[in-house]
Amino acid sequence: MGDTTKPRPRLVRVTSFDVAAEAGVSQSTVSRALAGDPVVSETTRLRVAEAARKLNYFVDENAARLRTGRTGTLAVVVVCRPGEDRKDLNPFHSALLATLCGAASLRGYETLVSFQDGPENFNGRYQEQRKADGLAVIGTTENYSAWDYFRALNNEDMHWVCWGAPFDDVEWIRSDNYGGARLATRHLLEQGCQRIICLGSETSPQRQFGERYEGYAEEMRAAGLEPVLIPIEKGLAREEQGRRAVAALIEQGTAFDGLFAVCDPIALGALDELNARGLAVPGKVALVGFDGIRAGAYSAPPLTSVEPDFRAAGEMMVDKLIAAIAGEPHEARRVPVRLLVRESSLLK
Amino acid sequence: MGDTTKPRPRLVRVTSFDVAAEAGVSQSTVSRALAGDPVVSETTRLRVAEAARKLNYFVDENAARLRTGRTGTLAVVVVCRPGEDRKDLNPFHSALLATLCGAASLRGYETLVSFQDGPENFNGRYQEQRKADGLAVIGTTENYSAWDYFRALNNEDMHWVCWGAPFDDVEWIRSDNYGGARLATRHLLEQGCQRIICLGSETSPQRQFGERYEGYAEEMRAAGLEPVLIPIEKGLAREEQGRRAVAALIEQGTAFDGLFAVCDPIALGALDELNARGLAVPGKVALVGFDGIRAGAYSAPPLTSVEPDFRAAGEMMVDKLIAAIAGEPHEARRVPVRLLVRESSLLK
DNA sequence: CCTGTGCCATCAAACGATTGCAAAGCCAAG
DNA sequence: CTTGGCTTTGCAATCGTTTGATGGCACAGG
Repeated sequence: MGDTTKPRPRLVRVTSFDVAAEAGVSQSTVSRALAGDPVVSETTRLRVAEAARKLNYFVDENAARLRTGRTGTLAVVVVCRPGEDRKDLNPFHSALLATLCGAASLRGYETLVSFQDGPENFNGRYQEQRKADGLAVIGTTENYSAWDYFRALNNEDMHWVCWGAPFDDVEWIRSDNYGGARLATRHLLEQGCQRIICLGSETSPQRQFGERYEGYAEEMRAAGLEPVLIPIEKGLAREEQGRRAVAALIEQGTAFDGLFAVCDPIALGALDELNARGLAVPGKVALVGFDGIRAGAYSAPPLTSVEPDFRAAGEMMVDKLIAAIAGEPHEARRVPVRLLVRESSLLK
Repeated sequence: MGDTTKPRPRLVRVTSFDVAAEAGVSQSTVSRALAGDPVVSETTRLRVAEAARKLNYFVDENAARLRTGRTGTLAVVVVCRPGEDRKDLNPFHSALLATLCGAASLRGYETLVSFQDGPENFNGRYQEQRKADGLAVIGTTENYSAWDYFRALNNEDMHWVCWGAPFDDVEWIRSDNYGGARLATRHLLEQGCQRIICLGSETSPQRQFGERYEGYAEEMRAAGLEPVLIPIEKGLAREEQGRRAVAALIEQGTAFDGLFAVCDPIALGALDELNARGLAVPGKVALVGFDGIRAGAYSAPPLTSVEPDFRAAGEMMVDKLIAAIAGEPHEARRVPVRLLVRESSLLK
């Protein structure tokens, strides 16, 4: 709890008793009036509100929480890749974080945000400590075992939701990966591509990449073409994975005129490698990524990508969490996506 | 406070009394033992810890906070441009947010994060409601009056720090704007540029841009050259400001071979416009930005920029806040910067 | 044998709200 | 005038800690 040495020099603190005295009512009436309880009359409510304003009174949330057992707070944990520099946080995750906080705020919840670097110092005991009513986990699952801790939170008293779906037995929200991948692949086909390669994997930790590959493969087969996967190497930064995949592809001599990368950082790495090797994008190769991150707008050429509805993503996670807290069912799981056509895919 | 309807179905809650019974000591001893109070003997401490673990006990932070008046929490407010899409949060701010949360966590503090879109629904009464011990404000000051609310928080009981410095009478942390701008300008000079133009303003809301212009101007004069400022237009997105500034510059016919943009998004917009007009970067024009955002690594060519030490930025803000809470002085204000040389400035 | 001194552990009083229940006030009906 | 019902307010218990004051115990010194 931060500074544990000296007790914070507590000056006068205005309590509901002071407000009660000022307004000429009892303390319990103050509480009810300020909480908007319809049992107090309009006239006293106004008198109380006026007194509270005059005394600059605010409810002590700790006392209220202690009494009610509710915190009005959601904890958000962003799982980082171990050793990752904080400023290089995956832009998809930082965008999601922002929409998550916004959605929570709109529904009257605060957000307690933390980052989890590795398995040590587990940041997830928010509900046990009564700091939050629920927990949303976003971020990577690569090389990281603390997900098991979160997973262990599954019991009747705990509420948590995650982005992606590392396991079967958890509540999750994720993009319409399958549909988005089909969209991307069809777009490449419509651009006239004949040999489209997928850079990714069939079995990513959160299975999102796998779903994207599936969508791609399905759409290819529907067009009578053979899907081809160039697997990314584990444990590298995404950009590097993209570069290596392109290098591998070229070195193995497979002809190609279209690339579908399962996420934007991989696409950007691939783009870099293609540029370095003099393969013009989109002149000779059309390229599409996935996630719609902001940096894609600045690349040369700007990157076509499948963009999830970020706002919906934040809202769905928060709504699912609130439903869980209230003990109600909540079915929505898939965030809608759209194709964000920029230049990298416009084969001429 | 979120759901106010039904009281959360409270199952059994393990309290310190239960732990006391299990360990065969009094409740107050449990409290002291778990708090690490040196007055309890090592043997009882162990017995208590074991009992707590066995019963899966965790301290109810609300009760603790109510009692102590300390929350161990810092509130962080990110001020957005009104109407700005959350996913397009300025990457500098999202990087700063992440380092801020990380630094707080390392010092034992939680972070309560919120976003402030406009002047309505002011998100700053954290200390009054005892939800946090201090407040860090980052983000833009453009078109936004709620800063006055934060400013009004200046009194002996409130603690807050902001990034930048919209006003004189507040505690702030900011980059070494002056030094960074000199660094950037000197670098352009060393590349052989003779006519370096600054895209920015002399009087930005947080004065950061002003300081950057000063540094540029000073370095120019030191080299016997005349500083030239192309002012950005207010109220536009940064990229657009960059594009327009370049357009204005070209249309007014001033010759130039180097550009110093006071922030990266402006630089990226400028780069876009230069590319569109066939002015090769860095072939004909060398370009340097400021802030070291991630997207700069993906632009074509990658953007040279002045990068603040993000980690230090987060740490300094948190340390200043913690010092304020403890009533101690804290002098540090300037975050060191370094020149991140990429290709956009390497005039050949 | 009494007293002083450490050391540990306990007692009990806060902290400041929410909320079930009782009671007061008021008015109309009997 | 009494009674009953309705609305509004007050009383007091409660949430689960932290922490100052107090007390018991053992041991050493006088």
